[in-house]
Amino acid sequence: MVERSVLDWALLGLLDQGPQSGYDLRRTFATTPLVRFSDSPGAIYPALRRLERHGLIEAVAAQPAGGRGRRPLQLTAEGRRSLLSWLRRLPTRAEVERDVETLILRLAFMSQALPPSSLVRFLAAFEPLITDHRAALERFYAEAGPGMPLSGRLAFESGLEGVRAYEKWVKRALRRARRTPERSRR
Amino acid sequence: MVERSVLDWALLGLLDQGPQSGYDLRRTFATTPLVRFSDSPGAIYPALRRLERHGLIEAVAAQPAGGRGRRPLQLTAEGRRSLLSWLRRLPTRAEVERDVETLILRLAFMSQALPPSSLVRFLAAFEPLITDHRAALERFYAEAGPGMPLSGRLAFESGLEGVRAYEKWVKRALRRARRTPERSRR
DNA sequence: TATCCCATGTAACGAGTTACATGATTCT
DNA sequence: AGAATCATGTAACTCGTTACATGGGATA
Repeated sequence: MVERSVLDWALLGLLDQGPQSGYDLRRTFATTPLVRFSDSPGAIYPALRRLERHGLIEAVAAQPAGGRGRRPLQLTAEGRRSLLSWLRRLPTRAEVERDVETLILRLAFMSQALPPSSLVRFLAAFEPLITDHRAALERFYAEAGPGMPLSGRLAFESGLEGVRAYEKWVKRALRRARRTPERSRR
Repeated sequence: MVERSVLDWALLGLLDQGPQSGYDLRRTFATTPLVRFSDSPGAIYPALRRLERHGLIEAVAAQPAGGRGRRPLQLTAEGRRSLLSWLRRLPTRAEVERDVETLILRLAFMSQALPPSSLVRFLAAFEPLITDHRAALERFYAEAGPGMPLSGRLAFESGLEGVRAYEKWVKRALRRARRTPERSRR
């Protein structure tokens, strides 16, 4: 199981929605809020080159003229296999503690590629981990908090509130995913 | 106003609490939850070297023997000036949209170096920005949400819930900071 | 003295940033 | 034809990662 950068997975996930050019992907990054990827060409084009070199994506068709211009890309069979195996990974403790954003990215692309049961499985694995994490933070804060300066306490509380928000969201999302019938969903 | 990496500011902020060795700083990163900095020597020692070369920190005293061993570091006058000017920066729209974590880091070190009024000023500037941001996300979601697949909606909602949690926290923190008397605080 | 942990350092590598370059297409 | 925009590409630089190296002090 090859490790790839988060940007790589984001590009693969977007290309799984259909063939797109590098420019299309840049536009998506530039216009979608809550997406933290840079839309700079110096990030995206080299990443696409890498994925192409590794055989995960390919140009959709040979351009007739030799010039530049739009160059739509699509997943190869191996690229899709790789994406799917990434999407199927269940949340780990380490990810919940240090990298929730990547976890959410994985979730974002899930419905378009995997059956609803995968979403449920993912969230069901997520839930106890985030609950434990929140509880651990609260224990830490109960002990260390009183000794911290006001702004330090506020800073810690902001992080704690963020984790609590995630926890509530996971529980709600799990209920919703379970309720949603296996068919009818897009 | 020189731009530094977030790690640099974190190190300066920690050293502002008193002289510490690189190893002490590594321990802090390794044992404090919610702190995303790596405790790897390959990150910290080069960063400390950089700060020392730039004249922001210095070894606390010349070691007698020529060997290795602990090497406590402290802020120089210029280092402290630099830290203070960073801490005094007010939140910007761009930071609120893409880099709240750095904003929170700045806040975390504030009480130890600046008067309580600075904390209030910081939070008072933060509040309208995060409120606007949350509202913009809601507008975007009202338009784009219905066309998204279930997991995509869930992912967006998790981000939105996170921003809402920050917004509530900022409002509460601002009330608390205003209520706290100018004296008595640590 | 052998072994472990404390403590600092470095080298190779990967990946993102900024800034610039270049060609194609569309609009006026 | 000129300007703006679409679209891709590259080079220099910075920084963090992993993995390894080194040396001192404490303990068995």
